[in-house]
Amino acid sequence: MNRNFSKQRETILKVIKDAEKHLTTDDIFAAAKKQSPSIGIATIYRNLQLLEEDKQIQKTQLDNGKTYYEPYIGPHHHLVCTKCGKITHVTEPDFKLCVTCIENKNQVKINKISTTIYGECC
Amino acid sequence: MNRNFSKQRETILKVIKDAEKHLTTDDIFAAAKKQSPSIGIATIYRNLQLLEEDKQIQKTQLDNGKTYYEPYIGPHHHLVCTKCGKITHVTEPDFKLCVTCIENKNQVKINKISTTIYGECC
DNA sequence: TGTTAAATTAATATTGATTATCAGTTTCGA
DNA sequence: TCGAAACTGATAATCAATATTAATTTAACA
Repeated sequence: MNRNFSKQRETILKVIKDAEKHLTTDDIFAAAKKQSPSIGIATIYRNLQLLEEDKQIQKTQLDNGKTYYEPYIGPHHHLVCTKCGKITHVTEPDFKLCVTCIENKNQVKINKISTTIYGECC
Repeated sequence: MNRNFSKQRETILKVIKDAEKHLTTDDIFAAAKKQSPSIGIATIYRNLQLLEEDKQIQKTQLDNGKTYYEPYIGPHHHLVCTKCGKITHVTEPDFKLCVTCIENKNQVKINKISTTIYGECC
């Protein structure tokens, strides 16, 4: 599908790029409303999908069921504080797994690895 | 809360223990209905919680939002086929991360690590 | 064994997040 | 500028999970 330029989509993208933390759908809805007061929730969901397809933003669904969005930065993993809820990133080399070991042993072609680490940071 | 013996709870536990794969809530509801045709969905959810508290079963919420149950075996990780949906387990040493590295660098006390690996097995 | 309070049940209403539908509006290339 | 495709906001529909409630079952104990 070809994209048209839409003010609402730009607003949503800006909200996510300007945020210094992971945002929920509600966070995005609230922030977008300040720019476009008449924006509807359906427009939020629709554009989050489109922006994700275009690799402009990235969706993270933690295993507690909550969904967060952040600007696209490629594959990485999350560390979530179970007390204050703060979400930070975990990168190599702290996190390491033998992809080829798993591929060989299980006869699979791995295409995505998703890890969430829970702990207390405060 | 003290537990009473309940036929329904035993049925649900048996369903999960007898299954040779990860079950969704609907799978469990359907299977339990064969034993106790009058069982309600609320009873399923309530007992899944209780059985999980008692460490008799284990809940896995994949990052696509789907929830699965299996008999309790302690911490482990999952490999999901994106084609056939088959779920298998991934164990050390194929999967390894430096818990203390992450703890020191981020000043956290880690209490849970959840990883889902996606690939094609067929 | 009979009584009784606590635990459990099935049915149903409610919630919360997300998706589908739809009629009207906007965008943009020919 | 015209028209098809993309997009919008409102709202209905869906889906998983939780809360409520009145009736039933369990098990401790008199």
